Parts: sequence; structure tokens; C-alpha cells
Amino acid sequence: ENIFEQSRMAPKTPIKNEPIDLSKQKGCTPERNPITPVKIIDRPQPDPWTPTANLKILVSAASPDMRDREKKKELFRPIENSEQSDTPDSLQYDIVDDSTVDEFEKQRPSRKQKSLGLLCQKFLARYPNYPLSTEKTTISLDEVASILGVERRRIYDIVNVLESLHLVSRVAKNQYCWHGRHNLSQTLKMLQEAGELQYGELMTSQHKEQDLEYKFEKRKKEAIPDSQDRPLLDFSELDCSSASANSRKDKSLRIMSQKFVMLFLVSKTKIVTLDIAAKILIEETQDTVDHSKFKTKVRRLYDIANVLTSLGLIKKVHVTEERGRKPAFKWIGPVEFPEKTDELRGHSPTPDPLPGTQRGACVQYETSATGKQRFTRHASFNSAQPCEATRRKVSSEPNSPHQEKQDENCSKMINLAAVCRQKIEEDTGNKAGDTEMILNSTKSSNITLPLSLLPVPGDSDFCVNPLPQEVFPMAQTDVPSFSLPVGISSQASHPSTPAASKTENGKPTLVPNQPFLCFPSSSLFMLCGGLQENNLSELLPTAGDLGNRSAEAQAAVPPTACQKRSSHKCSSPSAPVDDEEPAAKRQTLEHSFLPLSLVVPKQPSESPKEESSPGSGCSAAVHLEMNRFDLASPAAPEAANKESVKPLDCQEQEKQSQNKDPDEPPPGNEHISKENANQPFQPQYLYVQPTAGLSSFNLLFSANQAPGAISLAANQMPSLSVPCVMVPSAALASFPLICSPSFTSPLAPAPDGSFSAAALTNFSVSSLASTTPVFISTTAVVTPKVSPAPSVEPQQPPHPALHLSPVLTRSCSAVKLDSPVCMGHPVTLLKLQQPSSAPLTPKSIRPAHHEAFFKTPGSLEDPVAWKKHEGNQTRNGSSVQRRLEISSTSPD
DNA sequence: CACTCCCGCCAATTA
DNA sequence: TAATTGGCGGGAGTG
Repeated sequence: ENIFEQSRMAPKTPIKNEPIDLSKQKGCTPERNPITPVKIIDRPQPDPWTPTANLKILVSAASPDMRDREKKKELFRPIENSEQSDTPDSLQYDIVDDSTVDEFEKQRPSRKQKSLGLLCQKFLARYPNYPLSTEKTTISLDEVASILGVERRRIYDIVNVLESLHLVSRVAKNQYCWHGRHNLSQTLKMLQEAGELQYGELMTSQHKEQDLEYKFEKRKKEAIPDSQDRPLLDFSELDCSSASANSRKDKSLRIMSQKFVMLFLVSKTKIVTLDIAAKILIEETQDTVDHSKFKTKVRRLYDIANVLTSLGLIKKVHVTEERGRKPAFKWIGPVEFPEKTDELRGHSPTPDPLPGTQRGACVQYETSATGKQRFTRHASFNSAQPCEATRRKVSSEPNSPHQEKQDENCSKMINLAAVCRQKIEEDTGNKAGDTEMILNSTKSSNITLPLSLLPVPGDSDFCVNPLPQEVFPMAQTDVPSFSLPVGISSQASHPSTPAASKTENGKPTLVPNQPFLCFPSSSLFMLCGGLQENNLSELLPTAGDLGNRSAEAQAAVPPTACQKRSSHKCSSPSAPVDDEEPAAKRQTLEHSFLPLSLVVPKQPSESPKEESSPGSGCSAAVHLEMNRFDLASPAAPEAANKESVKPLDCQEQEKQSQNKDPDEPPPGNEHISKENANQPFQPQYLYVQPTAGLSSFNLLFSANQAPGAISLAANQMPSLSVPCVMVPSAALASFPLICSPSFTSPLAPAPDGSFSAAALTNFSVSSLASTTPVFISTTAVVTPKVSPAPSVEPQQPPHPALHLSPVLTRSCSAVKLDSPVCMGHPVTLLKLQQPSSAPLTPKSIRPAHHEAFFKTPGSLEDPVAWKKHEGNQTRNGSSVQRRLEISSTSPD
């Protein structure tokens, strides 16, 4: 806007000129509105403020009227674009009042032009995405407000959201400092972790019912563990809910923003509907779901969504549910967050040296008046530093104990480590379980990152990069096992080499060893119908409305739950996939079967230990994790069908687990622990994603076996593998899913074993020797869980016992027991429902699915395809990947 | 009419 | 006490 004006207006309003540079190229704004290209502009560098100051003065000097006029013009013009306005600017100003009104109207500053989203874009345009570390950009609210021609109030709206993502931090009274996106991935990662803890379950199942439950849980958590809980999250925000009574800040836009973001990060589909988000965010009023309150919440969410949209993190979509179409937002930002290293990479765009390391990280603590502390740590490397100085109250904060130290010097790694530590500490103090959770999550997150599907983190753009390999980096870990991203997984899975090759490329180590891949649960889902994304959107989002859906949700949930509890590892993988994958598919699958999600469980005892290790610890921890990776394969069986199983159970369990111990044995199912992965394994299965055209079908084959029947045989791997194949066919409907459980034998170095054909699920095996027994029973079994781990060995996880938490849908419940031994050997019990012959519930099976199914002939191929695939696993894998890639990209 | 969400009152916090 | 922040919800613009 300014630009235009400048050019035109220049004579008259110098002020405008300054503001922004016109350079507009920001990679960032890919999607934004075309309408006002100008806005998009980005400035490479931050503007010098000095000029601004002048402006301010000028502005202030100007009569209010003038300002208004100017503002109006500004606003309009851009939009209008144009040029027309060239007319007499000056004149207009004066004129405007009267006659001009019409003109104005013409120009109409329509509401859109004043939208917060647009305003935010303008705001963002003023600052570089990746400012040089050296530069500190301070933002003066007054200035910005005047420059942008809006009231301050609006600036607060923007800044608050940006602050929640750590793009800016408050330095002083009217001052904020701009950090840019350097830390964004970390922030997101943290949010994801936190989100998993809090919302993991929910996300998956977003049933109304669940919501309620969810709420309950929350309460419980709050009530009980509050203090404890807090620590868990890096971001205090999360905690906030529980913690403080709620002072104003509790409700704060910042917190809401973070929670909102968490929902996306936790969501498999990456699509969150406003109403669901509102419900979830209403926490407090759990019971009282006032309509008005709901309404207010939604309003706020729109505010937040507008800002996030401007940031290119989400986009608006509509989910069509049975009931109708609901507004929703889809996460288009990075799904995975590379850890430090990656971050660097990601950020690459900006040459950010990590100089920051020294200064480092700023830890920001915010405390609410109430005493809640929220502190957020950022690992902001370079850019962040500025923060250090003052934060609002940080210093003042009496409450926050957390304020520990900020390490200025830490590198990202360090930061992370610190975080871990804190968590650990806190957790330990509080609950071991929590700690674990956290740790796990952290770890997991790391792990997860690799997912290929996910868009590359770092960058502004969210391009989705299909290449799994790239992603893979995670492989870094030495650990043999790891989870694969979907695409990858497929590859990996194949015993046949192809996959391996990829993996190899990515990480040689992995390849050989890798026992398995992690499929995101979602991926599994994909198997079935292929819908286009569009369709998907419809299906997915809804989350849980219907029973069917609920089922889906549940299905989905398990993984998430697992993640949460266990470690989150899984999550990431799944996530990526999800987005693109069509919900529909999932649904179908879900119904039928559980997704195979591989989840890495966290290890109970160990994790803490690991974590405990200091800074290095973090990294160390990571490694451990890596090693440990668990895959959870959900067993999933067909259970889906079974709605009979109650979702509740799962939820409950989840909740419980969440609340307190992740470790606890989930009564249900979820966890299965697993172990590690050190052993190498071969990929047993292929996952074939549907081709674009075909959308419908995805298969996972066990390398060994033929999928023919429902049950698949899996090979065994030392680690677990989850072989699952889903075939959706109408016919299959009745038992759409097939899961083959793989088991691992306990460590068998010799892999392959056999594979049990059982229809169930799989598991991972403990890396160690497989001491751990796994039980699978149709009936549910619960076992006690081992205590989390108190002591454990820190560094080594000799045996990393992984828990797989298979995601079980309701149908299956798995229980994992850890052996008291510590990390020892977890025992897993799975209770699987047998594939019920019973077909899915009618509901579950929706026509839509079928349609989808049918629509794509390719998909139909299924059976054939399978065979084919089997035949060519290798190929398939590659093709699959491609497909995936395509698909991923295609959506947008 | 439903969806969005601008606008700005006014209370909570800060300075 | 004044200024800054920011919750909140009325109600208007849009489709």
C-alpha cells in the first residue's frame, strides 16, 4: 500500500513512503491474496526505524482526520489497486470528507481490506522472515499502528499471535522485538509435543462425546496434576489452563493461539474445524458450553486464524460433514520440525549463522499475574536474543520458578537439552510418567521429523516435499530402527531392496538395519479408498461426529494417543501423511481396520534417564530414542468395525495415561511397547500408496507374504514390523482391514522369521532380547504396567524397550506392560479383536467411500494390485513414493 | 441466514 | 493515576 501511495502520494504523504519497502518478494506469501500483491512485499531487511520515527511524528502531528483519510486511502488503494486512484490524492484527502464520500465508497474500503489478515500481511511484510542475527529489529507498536493505519488494538491482535509463535517477543512497553522465523520450527515442535500431550487423543477422536470426556480429562489434569503438568509443556501456555486461575492471560489470545496451533500439529489430518477447536479451547467452561462463549471463542479463533493464514501456516478450507459444511482450517505449515540441525537447514534460507548460539536462546518467561508461569523457551538462536533483555515481566515474575536460566549460550542443541532437562526435572519431580511423556515426545518429535511427506520444515514455504529421503535425516540416529515416513516406509519396508536403497541413500545405516518402517497410522488408512483430497477434507475433518467417524477418530486416535503417551514418535510420521491423505480413505480404513500406525512408544523408565542426562542428554536422549524407536503398529485389526469397542475405552485410557502416566498400562490398548530397534530388520512390507489416479488403494504388503487373505503374514523382524494391508473392497468391506501382526520375536537376530499370520497386528519387538513377551489375545488383557521408570540407565538403553503402542482402535486393546525390570522388557499385551467377520457397520461404510472406491478404477484393482505389488514390491515402493509425492503436492 | 470478523468499549495490568 | 494491554461481544459486511 505504502508503496503505491508513495509513488503517487509521495508528494503528499511522505510518511507513507518510509514504511515499507517495496521489494516484494517474499517467498512467503505464496498463497495470499492476489489482490494486493503489493502487500506481499517483503523486505529483506528490517526497515530502519528512524524514518519511522519521523513518520510517527508527522502522523501524530497530522490531524486525526488526516490520518483517517490517509489510512482509508491507503487501505483502499492497495486493494483497488490501483491505480485509478491516481487521481488527485491530495485532493482527495481534502475532498474526501464530503463529496468524496462517494468516491470512498467506490473505493470502498471494504471490510476485507481492513481485515486482520491483510493487516497482518502488511505487518509481516515489514520484517524479514529470517533476520540476520545481528540485527535486532524492534517494533514499536505505535509506529506500526500509525504506519499501517490502524488502531493499536489491532496490532495487539497480531502481535499476540506472533508472540505465541515466538516470532516476536515483547521487550518493553511499546516495544516488541522481531525474531522472524528462525525459531519457528522449534516453536512448532514444542507445540507439537505439548499438543500431543494434551490433545493427542482428542485430535484423533474428535467426537463430541470425546470432547466431553476430553474436557473431563482436562479438568482432572488440572485439578490433580496441575503443577506437574505444567512442567511438561514447554510452553506454559498449555499449562496455563490448569495452572492459573485464569487471569486474563489465561484466556489470552496467545494461549489460544498456541493451543490452536497444537491442535493442528497433533491432528492427523491437519485440518481443524473451528467449532471443534472452539470446543476444545473452551476448556474451562467445559461444562458450560455457553453458546455465547462458544461464539466468542470462535471469533477469537478467526482472529488467530487470520494471522496464521498470513503467516502461511494454515489455510481455510471447508470440511463437509454429514451435517454440512463447516469452516475449518488446514495446516499448511511445516509438519515436522527438524531438530536443531534440521532447523538450520530449514532455515537455510536465511543465512543464519547460528551465532545465536551464544546469546542464544532466549528464554522467555511470561508469567501471568496469577502466577502461572508460562515460560516459553525458545530456542531461539540468533534472532531471539534480543529478547533477553526485558520481557515484560519476566524478571518480575515472582512466580515462575522456571525462570531458570536462560542460557544464552546454548546452541539450539543446548536449548533443547535444557528443555529436556527441565522437563525431566519437573517431570520427575512431578511425575515420572509425565516426564517420560515429554521426553518421549521430544524424542519422538525428533524422530518423526524424518517423515518424508512432510513439508520441509524450515522454510517459509511449505512445500511439500515428497521426498522422503530428505526427510529421513532422522535417520541420523544411529539407531537402526526408525520410523519411516510414509513414503519412505514403503520403500523401506520392502525387503526387497528398493526401499532399502532409498533408505540407504538417506541413511545407510538405517537401511540395513531398519527393521521396519513406521507408517503413520494415517497412511494405513490410506489404503482404502482413495478419495481425493478434496473428498478427504470432507471426511476427515469432521472428526468425530458420527459413530462412524468416531470410529475413525478412534482409530486415528490410538496412534495419537500412543504417541502422546508413548512417545510421540509416531505422530510425526503419521501426520504428514495425513494431510494429504484423504480422510475418506482413512475412514474407510478406519472402519475396517486400524491404521497401522507405528508408534514409537516411549519407554518408560528409560526415557527419563536419558533425559536426565544433561544437555548432551538431550541429544543423547534423542539417540536413544532413535534406537528405541518403536513402532507401534497398530494392530488394528479390523476392529474398526467394531465400534463395539468403545472408543471411550481408548479415550479413557488415553486420558488416564495422559493425565498421569503415560506409562500406565493402558488398559486398553494402546501401548504396546516395544523395543528397540537396534536390530536390523528388513522391511517386510510395502506400503503402496495409491496412485494419484487411483487414489483408492494402498496396500501394504508384507514382503513375504501375499496378502491374499485377510490376514497377512508378516515377517518377523527383530523389531517389529507392522504389516498391514488394507484392502478396501466392497467385498472386503466386511473386513477391510487386514493386519498382520508381525511380531517380533524377540530379538531375533535372525530376522525374519516368521511371521505370524495372525491377523493381527504387529508389534515390535524389543530390541533386546526379546525378553519381552508379547501377548496377543483377542480378549483384552490388562496387565499392570510397570512402573515407569524410575531409575534407569541413562545413557544406555541397553535394551531399549520400545513400546509400541500400537494403535489400537477400540477394537483392539493392547496393553503393554513394562517389565519392572525397567526398561527391560516390556510385555505387551494386545488384545485384538478379531477381525470380526462382521462387516463394518453400515454407517461406517459410507457410500462415499465406496464411491471413492469405485471411482477410481485403479483403486479397484486392489486385489490385483496387491498381487502385483507383491510381485514387484520394489517397484511399487518407488512408485508409491512418487505417488505420495505427487499426492502431497497435488493437494494444494 | 450463516459465516466472518471489524470495531472499539472498557477492564485488567503496567508503568 | 495514566497508559498500555487485551478480553469481549455487538453487530455489520459478505456471500
